[in-house]
Amino acid sequence: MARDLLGRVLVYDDPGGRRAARIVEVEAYLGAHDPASHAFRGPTPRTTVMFGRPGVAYVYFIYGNHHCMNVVAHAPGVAGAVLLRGAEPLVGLGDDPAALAGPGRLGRAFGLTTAHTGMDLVRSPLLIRAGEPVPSSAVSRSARIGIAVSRTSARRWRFTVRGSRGVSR
DNA sequence: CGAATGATCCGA
DNA sequence: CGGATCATTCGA
Repeated sequence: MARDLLGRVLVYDDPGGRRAARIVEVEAYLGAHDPASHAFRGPTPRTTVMFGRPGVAYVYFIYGNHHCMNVVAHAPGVAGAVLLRGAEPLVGLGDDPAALAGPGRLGRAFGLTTAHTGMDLVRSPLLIRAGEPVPSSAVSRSARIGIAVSRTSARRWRFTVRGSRGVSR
């Protein structure tokens, strides 16, 4: 579940050193029943990864500028992924949470590209670790941002850590 | 093959 | 509020 990624730690070890950040904002995207999802119209070369094994990265390039990272996560037989939208810097990322507030900024800060798509987030230089769990009282739930469709009140699939400066605006 | 568009960000 | 900027996708 998307909400459970809050508080977990995204770590990336590469030749430049280690970078790590605490995840504070996520959004869930499904497949065939979610018009806002890249997987809505079935698998394509870009999105087949969303139909595959959970726990791997799906990084997409958008608006000619931005790389955004998802964690593939879904029940058997259906597509799904969780978009990482905001984080707080922990290691190697400076000390300004605004630099990680927003999926494009997060991707930029970690140096992510589409080449990271398919990486196993349990065993690879790019991974997600357990972190301090975020209590329900600190989690805020709302409608997803930046999408033109599927903005129904039944789909409030954006989860944020209340009060964190790593949350996008 | 051409055209439209997007899970965004920045600057004015 | 509009422009940047291009990979991906869809229609012809």
